[in-house]
Amino acid sequence: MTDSKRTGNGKTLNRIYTVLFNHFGPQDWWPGDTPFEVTVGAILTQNTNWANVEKAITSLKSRKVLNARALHAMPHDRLASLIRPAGYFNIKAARLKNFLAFFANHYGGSMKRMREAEVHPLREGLLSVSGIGPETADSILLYALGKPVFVIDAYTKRALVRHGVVPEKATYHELQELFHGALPSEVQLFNEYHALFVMLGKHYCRPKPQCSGCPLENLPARSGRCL
DNA sequence: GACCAGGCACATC
DNA sequence: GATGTGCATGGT
Repeated sequence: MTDSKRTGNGKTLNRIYTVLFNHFGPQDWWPGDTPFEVTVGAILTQNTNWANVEKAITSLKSRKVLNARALHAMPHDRLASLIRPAGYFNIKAARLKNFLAFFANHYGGSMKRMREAEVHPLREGLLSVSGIGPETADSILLYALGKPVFVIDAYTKRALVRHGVVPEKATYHELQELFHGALPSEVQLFNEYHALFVMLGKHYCRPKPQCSGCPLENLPARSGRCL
């Protein structure tokens, strides 16, 4: 896939980025005051609207427990009740606990230490935590730790499938390799690009598409119109 | 009331 | 390996 800068994929992905950036402008993701807050948000936002996640984050902040030590010591039921607005509160409380145990055991509860780790073993470590899958792990790596890892989500895949860039059966890994091979490995670019796909998915490339006015509507044939 | 939202684990075939 | 299901609140 390293040749893709010279093939249609590289051009197409660069073109899409330019069009989306010109349409939506800089996104300045991820909302969050600290890397730890971003990490908690990454787990809480699984299959959940961000507005509901913010309520849960605010709930934790207002009680001054948005830190690894306090959350690690907190009983499950208490944590679940505080993150209730984010939905799936029992399962997410367990997932946060799983991450906090991993975080304490491997990095002494220090985001600085985690950030200093090598990307690949760190990613494998995160994926070994029950409740952290590829998207959540990569969101933590990119947005909390500043690692050049492209985040694939449902919006990204849906848009690329609809515009004929990848087949429906493309896997997470295949999509990620596509971006890694086609784009320079820059944190800021990966950050903006993923956020722009989310904007596209929210406004146009929805489950029931609203193609009129879509910024990708008039791309060349390679990406084409929404299928 | 139906649909959707910045997924993942687990069971079953 | 592919597919189905549970998890759950809150906005549109």
